Amino acid sequence: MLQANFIKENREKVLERLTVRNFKDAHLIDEIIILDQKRKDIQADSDNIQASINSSSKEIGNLFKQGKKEEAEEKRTNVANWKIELKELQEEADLVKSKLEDALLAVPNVPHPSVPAGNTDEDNEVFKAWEGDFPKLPERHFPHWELAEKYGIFDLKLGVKLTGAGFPVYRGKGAKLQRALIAFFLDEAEKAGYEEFIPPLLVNEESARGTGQLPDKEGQMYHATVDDLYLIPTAEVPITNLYRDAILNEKDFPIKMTGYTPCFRREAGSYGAHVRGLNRLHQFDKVEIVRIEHPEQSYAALDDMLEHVAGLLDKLGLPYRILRLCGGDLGFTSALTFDFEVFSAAQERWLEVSSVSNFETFQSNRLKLRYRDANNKKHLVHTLNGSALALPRILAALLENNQTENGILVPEVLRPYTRFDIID
RNA sequence: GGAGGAGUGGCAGAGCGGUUGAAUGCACUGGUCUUGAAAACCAGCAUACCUUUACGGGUAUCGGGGGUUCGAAUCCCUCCUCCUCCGCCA
Repeated sequence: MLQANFIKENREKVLERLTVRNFKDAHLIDEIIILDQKRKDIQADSDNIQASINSSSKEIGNLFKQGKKEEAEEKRTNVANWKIELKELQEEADLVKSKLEDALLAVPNVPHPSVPAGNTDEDNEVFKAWEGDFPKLPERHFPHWELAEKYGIFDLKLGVKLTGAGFPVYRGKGAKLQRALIAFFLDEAEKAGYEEFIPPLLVNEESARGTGQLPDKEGQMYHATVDDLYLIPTAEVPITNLYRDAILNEKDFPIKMTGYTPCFRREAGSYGAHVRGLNRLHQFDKVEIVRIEHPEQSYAALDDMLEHVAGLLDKLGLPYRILRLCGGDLGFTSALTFDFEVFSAAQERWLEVSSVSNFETFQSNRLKLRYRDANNKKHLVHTLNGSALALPRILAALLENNQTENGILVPEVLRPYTRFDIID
């Protein structure tokens, strides 16, 4: 959520940058400015009335002590009238505030200057293309879902039996490979200075609001209505919320956190070839990295995160490319996002395995997450996060790219974790 | 799940209807003293919003929400959290 003040002071710039993501609602922007002014006016009025009530109350107390009953009674009627007035003002204030909140919630983050205009994923800019070789597959090769069946790596039909579509059951070496990837990613994050967390998988409404899942995107999350809790769609939610309502010192930066969690997404996806196998699931595993940064450092941090994710893919030997998302494809809360896609050789497709974003102050405003500068002034921090990495598509690409006549080869870096070299 | 008790500033801890945004101690910051440090002493030290060029002023906040009252940290209702005991349980 942007700050009303920021919008007011940067009206033209905000409008201009938002056109990059096809947001052109100048009316909404102006409404915010008007509502915010109205809010201030009402508060000034009601503060004045409250001040009168407060001082009268003190006088009434004194008058009673002095036995001046009549004067006291007179003031009491005054106070009663003010209270009626105050109540009306407060009702108006509540209305204005909720309208303002709604309007602010409808405004997406302002894209970074480097974000290209565009409507769909086809307009994304290839920030770093793959210049290496693509895997050479054997004559007879298979997409990962057929390999899964052949080698007993995961079973979607069993998942349907237990739960429903989109809930895979990993088994045998498939389960071990999954566990190996998680451990590998966490170890790499630790080496890069990220502190590991194991957060709750259910969060309350406040947390879901903090990172921007609520309101608006409730359809995306599984909701345990009896207890009013939400299954997390990503570790970003609990981990970023660790710092909700906090005031940091400049020396606390950078804050680097990581965590492995299962992720749950309701999004009733389409069916067909593009979502077959592990391409799109309701439950999947992911290691996430989250950073809380000084505003001046946040873009350097973003670069650092890109490097980290690229390093993981290099070590796994997967061909990948990096995209800079265009305005139309950019998430609502993000100022700048880079997607990583790996090439899955049997499907002959690029699969998104990571999304690394800088939210600038869009989340921290909601989270009330600030820092104190050298002059003791408080400012909002910048928050960032990225997948490092999402497991299913990594697994899909590994299976497809590493298949041989004799089985599927495990990448060198994972062998200490799996303790087997080949799935056959 | 049952029965009790408690939630006050960064921490500890007073206050239990009227200049109490809140005593006191610790911590923290600045100063005096000191060759330096410690100690001692003096001063400052919550958050949010509104207002002011500035100095400053106003309002709200004593777990959250609601109520009683001219006036609530203090009384009432409700929710949350924590502690103790009992039950259940990986």
